[in-house]
Amino acid sequence: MSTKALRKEEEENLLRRADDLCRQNNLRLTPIRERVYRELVQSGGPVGAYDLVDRLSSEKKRLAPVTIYRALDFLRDAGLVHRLATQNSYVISHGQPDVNAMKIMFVDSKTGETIEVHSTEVAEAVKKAAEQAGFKSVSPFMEVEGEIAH
Amino acid sequence: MSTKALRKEEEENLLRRADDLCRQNNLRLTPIRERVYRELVQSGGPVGAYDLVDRLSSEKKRLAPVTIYRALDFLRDAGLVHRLATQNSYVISHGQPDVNAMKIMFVDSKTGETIEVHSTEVAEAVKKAAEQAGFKSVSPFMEVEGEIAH
DNA sequence: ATAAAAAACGTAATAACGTAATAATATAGG
DNA sequence: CCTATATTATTACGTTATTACGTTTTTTAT
Repeated sequence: MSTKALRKEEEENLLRRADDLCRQNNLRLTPIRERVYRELVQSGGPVGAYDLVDRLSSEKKRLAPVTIYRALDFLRDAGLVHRLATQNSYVISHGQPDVNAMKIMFVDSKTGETIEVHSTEVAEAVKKAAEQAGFKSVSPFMEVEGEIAH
Repeated sequence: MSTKALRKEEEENLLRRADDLCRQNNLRLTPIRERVYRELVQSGGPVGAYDLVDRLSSEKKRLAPVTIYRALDFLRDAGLVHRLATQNSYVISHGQPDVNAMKIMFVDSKTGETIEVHSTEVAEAVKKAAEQAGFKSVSPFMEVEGEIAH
């Protein structure tokens, strides 16, 4: 089987999972939201909001930024997409929902390429540090810049 | 001694340390750069770039955004200031230069208040996760959102 | 000392990112 | 069907950050 076909399959898997997740939580994966999600899946990496505007706009119909931002907000709330603040961009979250793990997005400082890793060890260490800082709850997402070993 | 005096003293400490650091590394802490740094120290928390523009502008002379951004870039490169990507703002780095520690900026999701904690434990756990991800080097700064326990 | 090179700064314009306000449309529940 | 609510469209506006280019200041080397 070709890698292209494999990727296509993986794509469909993600879409199906997203669909299931929304169904189970009574969330509505409307056409626009699904198109945004699909575009992120297909891109295979972080994409900026205005990039999404361009990619999802046709000649006839240009989407407004706010439309994309709303879709992104929805997808983020659903836990399907993660915002990379350092890059002003958005990526698919490859998360099997392990509540105890920290979802770390490693971002290559040069290329912007990302790799997601889940770690309960980091989660625990961060939690401990948070207590020191007087923080009670802590986001399960974090972003770390670095350099890919090529 | 009043808390105000204490703060003033702390302020001068930071300024002196910044001065020393620059001297030792052949970096030039020019007037503008020092004013930006001092303003951040005095504010006691994160400040936006355009806020800095306002605060450092007089009626006679309005500074251009780019002037502030340049000063911030310098201060960031020197390790004196950290950018909070999630907040589009900038804060003093309270770092005794412990190379082995991760400098974690906890950011209160509601108020934007920040607390900096250094942790070698987190550094190690993140390093391990980074290896899994195929990352060779990793930024010693990270930003974690959460909620302050009030 | 002085010329050449490099770093810092000023000014203006503009790009990139994000939100507010308002109206129209679709969807779910009674 | 009808009403309440969620979603989408459109326009305008606000904030954040960068680019381009010329001038001044500082450093380096002769």
